[in-house]
Parts: sequence; structure tokens; C-alpha cells
Amino acid sequence: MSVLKVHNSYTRQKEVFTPLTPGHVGMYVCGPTVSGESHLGHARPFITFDFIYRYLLHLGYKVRYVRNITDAGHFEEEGREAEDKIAKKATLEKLEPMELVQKYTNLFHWAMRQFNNLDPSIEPTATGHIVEQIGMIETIIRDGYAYVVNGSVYFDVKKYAARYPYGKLSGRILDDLLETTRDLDSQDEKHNRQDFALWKSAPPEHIMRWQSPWGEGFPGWHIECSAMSTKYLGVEFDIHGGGMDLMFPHHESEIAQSTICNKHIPARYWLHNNMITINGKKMGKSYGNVIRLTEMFSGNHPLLLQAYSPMTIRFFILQTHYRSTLDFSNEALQAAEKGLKRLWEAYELLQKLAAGQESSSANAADPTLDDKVRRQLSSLDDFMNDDFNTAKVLATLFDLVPVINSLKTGHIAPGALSSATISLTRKYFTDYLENILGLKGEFADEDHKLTGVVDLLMDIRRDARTRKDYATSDKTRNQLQQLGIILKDEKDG
RNA sequence: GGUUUCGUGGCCGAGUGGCUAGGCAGAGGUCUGCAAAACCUUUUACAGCGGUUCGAAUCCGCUCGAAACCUCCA
Repeated sequence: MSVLKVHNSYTRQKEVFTPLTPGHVGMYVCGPTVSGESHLGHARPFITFDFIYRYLLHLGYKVRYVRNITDAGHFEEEGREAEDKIAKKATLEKLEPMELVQKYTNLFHWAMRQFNNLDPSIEPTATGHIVEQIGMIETIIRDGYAYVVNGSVYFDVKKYAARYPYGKLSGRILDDLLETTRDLDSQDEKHNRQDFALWKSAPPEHIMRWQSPWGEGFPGWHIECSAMSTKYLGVEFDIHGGGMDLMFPHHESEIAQSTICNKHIPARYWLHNNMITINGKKMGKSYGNVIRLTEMFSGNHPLLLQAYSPMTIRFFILQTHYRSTLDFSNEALQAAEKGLKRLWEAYELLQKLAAGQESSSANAADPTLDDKVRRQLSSLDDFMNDDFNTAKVLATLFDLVPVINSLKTGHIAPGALSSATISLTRKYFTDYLENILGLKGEFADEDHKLTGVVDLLMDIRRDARTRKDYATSDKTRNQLQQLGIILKDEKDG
């Protein structure tokens, strides 16, 4: 069997994955900023690192998966801005940032459950780790790589770059950055434009603030991830993940901070998922083209022709490699919906074959086919090992759909495949569809409730058909169809 | 302007030197009272121009086009 290889953004190469501690994997993924509602673009990293997490578990690793909640920073409620901050209002009238944080954290967790994402092992919050962040900043100042100005602390990128390879992850060259920065902003407290904030002094209207050695303020945008990853995964860990848009400056800054504090680049493998685009443009607040997840699920958005279920979206994302951009369109989502349905129905059929319908024979009557199926099944591991090529995995599973369906219809004779191969197919489908790709059937609960009623109507229709009363049978079928229940006549009823 | 990446058929998307990717849509057929589903068969590709090679969608160069990052951003 092949070994797992991952594309490491840091080296820009596909590398064999070797964990620092045999049998264990430490993985840190940048989580959401809970100052607003998650949109379709946010779904990508969390689904991507969910199947990566699931696959590592499948390989038998003990994984500590840390995904933070960014709940500190610049918070304001949409449409409710400046006047609120100059606070003369009563406490209950005022914007309470923690209330917003709670609301959007809850929504985020709800969305993650809809997508069937596994919970991370630890989900630390930035506000819960102010002490650790201050500690790191103090270390950086002591080592001379940060300076204090008016209660704010900035990281000295130029000094850092003199000794360490700044810009390696994002392919940036500091000199170029410096040169494009000739326009000296006189009000800027930074010595150089590239310097980034470790701690920001809070102006009076800023509603989130903590005490620090440099006065009241709040942490910079990059230090939280360094502090929390160090605390829970150590000075060096295996995988750091996130969206490609975070490479610079966020991850580059993390590397700089951790290198000073821990004398180590924090992670060995840097994995980045690509963006979801809409009409070729990245989905983002500043582009005004976001479709929120709640809107995706309800279909309530001008750009949406219909609602798309969480599993359709998950499948849509899985159909492309995580490092490629993925363009949203109704057509593509609809195709994903139908494709998933076809795949899932074949999977359910396969489960039913488990109930003993297949005439199991120890030897395959069609060794060529039997062999082909086995080869395809084992190739699934190779594709997943090749930098998590879920697109290939799904294509291979689709190749097996006609085989499964033909076992049912008899196009492939019973016994063509050995019982061992059928069992193996079942095992691989369960492993891959449910455990690794994290897909699930969507209507199980409703089905349960409706089963009795539907059975009754099917009985009536069957009687009508026996009498050749097709008017009644068609009417029954059509009305059921209007309710979204599709009947399929098969030879046996 | 700099950095990085990409340009595949009607749509979405794998594939990195020789072997039908796959899904959706379209066409024909089998089955069925009809329909649907399923199964079988099948049409439309590798931005352009050069180069390397026995052979290139795949490597190299140029041209054109697109995106992400360089400011908070998954």
C-alpha cells in the first residue's frame, strides 16, 4: 500500500507525511471569526480539514485536532456602528460583544453539525488565552523583536528578516515589500509598514479590552494562533491548516512569532485549501457576493435557484481537489445533488444486498470483473494517500455504481462476484462514504415517520394496478410525486 | 507593479510524457401498461504560437486571458 503524501505549502512540494511522534498527529486549523454569520466560502476549510482529520483517524493515528474560535478583535454588529460605541447607554442597550460572539459561535457549531463535521479535539477561544498571548508578546519584546509605541506592540519584521527567512511560506521577498512602501504614513506608529501588531492599544470606543503590561488593549490578529497552537500542540507539531488567503500575512506572522518564542517553525506541514469562487471571484464580504450557509440551506437568496442541502454542498466540495478553486453555480450544485443521490442510492442498495439477497459464492463466476472491482477498491487508498484526492475517490466509487445496480437487476449474474468481494465492497463504501468523506443519508428521520402512510398508499396503488385501473394508480403516484415521494416500479413490485 | 496559481468538452471538474477519469446535461437502445429509475451504447476537450521528444493536455519558452495574496478575509 502506498504511503500518505501531502502537498506542503511551505516547501511547495508533495512530501511523505511522517508524524513527529509515531502514531500521533497534532493538527491546528485556523477557525472562524465569530463576528458574523458563516458563508459558503467558510464551509470549505472546515469540510476539507474534516476529511483530512477523518482520514488520519482512519489510518489509525491518534489525532489531536485543534481549531480555534477567534472571538477577540474588532467587533461590531452590522448596521449598528459608531454611535453605539461612544457609550452613554445602559448596559443592556449597549452592544455586548460576548453576546454576539455567543450567537455566531452557536450558529457556526450548528452549521458544522449540518455538514457532519466531527468536533475538533480542542476548540480554544482567543479570549480564553489572553494570558498566554501576553506571555508570548513579552518574550518577543525581551528578545528584541518587538517594540512598544503608545501602548501598542509591533513585531519588527525587518529585524526578524535579517536572521530568519521571512516570506518563505508566501513567497514574498521583504525587500520588495519594503520598496513598495516608500510612502511613509506619518501617523503610523509602525517603524515599517510590514510590521504587524502583537497588541493594540484600545481607543476609548473600543468595546473589547483587556489589561496588559502596556495598558488596556486587545491582542493582534496573529498572536492567538501562535499562543494556542503552542499551548495545546507544543513548539513543533505536524499539520497547520487553513485557507490559502491566510498564508500572508497570518501564517507568515505566526511563523515569525513562534520562531522567536519557541525557536521553531511551528508546523512541519502547511496545508491550504483553495477558495470557493462565485462567477470567478472569491466569495467574501468585501466583494459583496457572499451566500450565507443559512441561505444555502433554505434557498433564500437571489442567486439561488433552489435550496441546497448540507450534504449536497459537502459532496460538491469533495468532488474537486481541495487545492483547486471551486466555482459556485446553480448548475454545478444541481449536478452535485443528482450525483450524490445516485451514489447514495447505490450505497443503500449495497447495504440491502448485505441482508442476504445476493447468492454468495466463495468463488467468483466472473474472475475478471471480480479482480477489477478489487483493484478499484484498493486504488481508493492510493488516491486518498495522494494528497487527499477526494475527486478521484468519488470517481472510482462512481465506477462501481453500475456494478452494484447490476447485481440488483440481474444484469450481472448472481455469483459473478465472490461473496468476499461483495463484503469488501461494502466495507470500502462504508469506510469511504461515511467514515472518511463524512457523507450521510439525509432523510432518515422523515422517512421513518412517513413510512406507514406511504406503505398504505403503495398498497392501494398496487391493487389498482392489479385491476389494471391505471387511472387510479397514476393518480396516486403523481400526487405522491408532488409531495416529493417518487415511486419506482420494479419487476417484483 | 510584486508574489503565487491557473486556463480541459454544453456545465462542473480529475489527470503531469504514451493507457476511456468521473458527475450533470444531450442522443440512441433495453426493460416497463405509461412514466421514472436502472442497465448498455454514444456525441462535444485539453487558450494560442513555437520548441524538446519516437510520442505532450502533461516538460520548456513566448503571447493572450483569469484568479488569489500584497489591507480584515476560509
